[in-house]
Amino acid sequence: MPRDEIQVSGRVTIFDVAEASGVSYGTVSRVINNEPHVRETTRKRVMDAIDRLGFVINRQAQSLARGQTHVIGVLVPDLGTGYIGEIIRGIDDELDHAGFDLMLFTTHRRAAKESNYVASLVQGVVEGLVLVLPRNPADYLGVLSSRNFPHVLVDHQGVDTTSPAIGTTNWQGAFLATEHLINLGHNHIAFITGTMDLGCAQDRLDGYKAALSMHHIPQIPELIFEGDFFQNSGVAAANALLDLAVPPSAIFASNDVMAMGAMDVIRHRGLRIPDDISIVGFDDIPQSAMVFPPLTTVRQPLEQMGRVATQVLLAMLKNPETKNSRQELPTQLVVRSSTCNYKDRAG
Amino acid sequence: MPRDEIQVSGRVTIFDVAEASGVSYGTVSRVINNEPHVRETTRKRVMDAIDRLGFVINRQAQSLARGQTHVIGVLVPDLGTGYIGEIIRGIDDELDHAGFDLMLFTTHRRAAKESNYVASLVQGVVEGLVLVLPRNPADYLGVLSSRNFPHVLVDHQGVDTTSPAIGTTNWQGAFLATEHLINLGHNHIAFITGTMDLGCAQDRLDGYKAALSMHHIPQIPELIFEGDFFQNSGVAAANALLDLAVPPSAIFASNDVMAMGAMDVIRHRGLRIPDDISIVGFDDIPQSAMVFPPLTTVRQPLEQMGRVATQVLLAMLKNPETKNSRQELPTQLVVRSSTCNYKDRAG
DNA sequence: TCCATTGATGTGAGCGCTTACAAAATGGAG
DNA sequence: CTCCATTTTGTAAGCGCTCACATCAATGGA
Repeated sequence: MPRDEIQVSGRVTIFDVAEASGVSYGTVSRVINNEPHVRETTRKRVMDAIDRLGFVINRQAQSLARGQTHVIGVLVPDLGTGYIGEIIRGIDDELDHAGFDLMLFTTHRRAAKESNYVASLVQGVVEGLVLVLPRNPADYLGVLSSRNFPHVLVDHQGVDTTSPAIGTTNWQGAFLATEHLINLGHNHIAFITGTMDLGCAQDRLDGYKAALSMHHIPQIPELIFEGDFFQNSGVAAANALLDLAVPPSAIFASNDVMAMGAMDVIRHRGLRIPDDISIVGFDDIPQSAMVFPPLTTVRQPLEQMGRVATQVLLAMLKNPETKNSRQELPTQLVVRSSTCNYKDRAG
Repeated sequence: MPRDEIQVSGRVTIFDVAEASGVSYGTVSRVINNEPHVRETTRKRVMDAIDRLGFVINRQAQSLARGQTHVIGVLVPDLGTGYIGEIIRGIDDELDHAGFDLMLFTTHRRAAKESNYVASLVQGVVEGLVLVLPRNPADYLGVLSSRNFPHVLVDHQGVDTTSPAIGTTNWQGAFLATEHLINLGHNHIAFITGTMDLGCAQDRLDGYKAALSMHHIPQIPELIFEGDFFQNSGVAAANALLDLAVPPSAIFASNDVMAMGAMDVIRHRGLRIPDDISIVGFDDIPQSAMVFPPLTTVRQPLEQMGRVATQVLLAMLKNPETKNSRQELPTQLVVRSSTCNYKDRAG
């Protein structure tokens, strides 16, 4: 009687298929897995039964028996800005090609959760872990490494040295952006840093400084404002910078979000971008092209990062001996309309 | 010798723990699951062994034995804009509280994949499905419903009538926004529609029309431009609208992204927002507050939608008899700086 | 002191699948 | 027709866990 219910929740097993097609369950398994030694007629008969019964394999059981889940965990802080969404797009796509599923874990910036997740995920359902923008990696990277659990970091070149990691050429990007400003004739260029405990923030600052000294422009401490990657710190920075006795003619922010914060302030003060002051960001998040004026920024190949990270992880899974790879993907200066020649400025 | 490898991949089983603590595997299972009938001293002994051995339960096996996975699938088209990120935030948080994991599936707007996923996911690892902004639900909603597979739609009030769904009061939001413009003295208000095969697009258009007729303002067909929710259609719309013999004094776009496209055009034509023309969007995506000028828009309670959808799904899981619930969450007009009084306009 | 309870623990079977390995069927060659 | 080498198919065991049931220990009342 509960014939109908058979459909309800994966109740159709290989045994049912076996019975329906008059073969043993072993043969059904062979058919499912496309193994060679099955007579063509038999294969067809089994296939028919599968269709007829609506059989779908139970991945749990398969995973248990095989000892592998084909699920990769992705640990991200948040999904708000689209920044991480882009990275996930790359991860997801690559995973899809490889026949893996993606389990998403968000920490919402609650550090405790990061460690929690990692600790309990490590064994069981997830075969590998992509850690995007990890905040407190020190807590668990040790565990991961010592247990030899496959994982890869994205966009974090911090203290840790042992884990494979995918980053971008932050230094170079910052250098290029600063040089762009210099080439436009600016020589009083402010810089808004990111959260300085992050390696990328440090690198960007260094790139800025390097470009300055390369062009024999003195570093002025007052022009460097410590931000935290959030919009509000861009606001605070711009306010402070604009209040300077000699305000900068250009501001380079360590990310787009802070740059947008700064743009707000500038406009509220009745100044024009880029006429009165040029602005450069970093990241090239989707909305950077949409703001007004479209933001000149340094593009990070977000999707690409996710893609490469996944490839590295998958390679490790396939061959545990794979050397830890730490890669830096190239950043790229995207010139839009928030920067202009110093001599053109209206003020 | 491979003592070390025991750590490598979840090799520590309840049997190891049982042996190490001198009890039976059944007792270990009891301890793990916090079941009552275990002597306190025994429980402690087992716990110690668990810690010592670094035992972590194998969810696959547990799922298989229990017949439930505690994994919910979330099917989304993309993660680009942050719009969906917000929804996921709500889903994720709610799932987290309930002890469920979240498996993410993206279709990247490839319709075929949607059906694929749904077909094979239905059985096996995922216990329920949250379908966010489904594009071609007709393909598989039938399967889902007939198999009685727990699922809920988010932000799609289309043709289908049988599945539980969470939406927002699109009509009302559009009505309010239009009325806002009318109250500001505008009576030549353009409207950019969304993809008209989506229920929400239809509702928004209806809300716009209703507000107009409520205030005895004639509907002018030329002022209604059919868009597709992408930025480019906002650009096209604005161009067409501005070329009209009598261009509108205000434009209401069916989503923020199109509104931004329109803003671009307006500025490129040397017009000012809102002085020359007012703009209203819909959604209140994160970047809407960041553009210049900050966009007046209709807020959809994105995170809340995810949250409610998840609650509904979880309720269905707990009690399969749960009545299909279709809810509409309230939208809210967010007045920022892209709209102003008609009489104040400069032009 | 003895038995009935109740609480604590051990055991067997089974979740749905894979994966050896064994058994049976097939098909040339001799 | 045999016989042996190949396919092809069947079967047992096991992946790591849960759950129902059986068993055993401890307790308290008569």
